[in-house]
Amino acid sequence: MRFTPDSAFVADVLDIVDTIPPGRVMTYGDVAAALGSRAARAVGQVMSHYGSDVPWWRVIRAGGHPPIEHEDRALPFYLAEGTPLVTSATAYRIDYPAARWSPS
DNA sequence: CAAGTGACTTTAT
DNA sequence: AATAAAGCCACTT
Repeated sequence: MRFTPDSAFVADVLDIVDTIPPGRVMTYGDVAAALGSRAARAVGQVMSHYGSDVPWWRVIRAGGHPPIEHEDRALPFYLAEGTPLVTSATAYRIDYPAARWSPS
């Protein structure tokens, strides 16, 4: 049960994610909103299957956390791109208010 | 058309 | 801060 790569939804999501510049991020909900939809979960599924071809680490959750189970792999990218982060003793989160970006 | 599946979001414990 | 529950959307069976 996987998303069809021919779906317009998939193409749009990948296109938007690919548009996010380094050092900036968007939440799943924002990406969905950019598509005129609220399918945050659907966006997550697209990333899960086709995220390999786009900067998936620039798409995070509402609380400023990277995709579940992938936060450790995403951290190096943030450090390298200078993405606003709020580090903690045991974890970290994105400084969403400062890093948030929307297509113009 | 109905049911199941998520890299989600929000609100309430 | 961590969990739980309910709501939502696109897609597959």
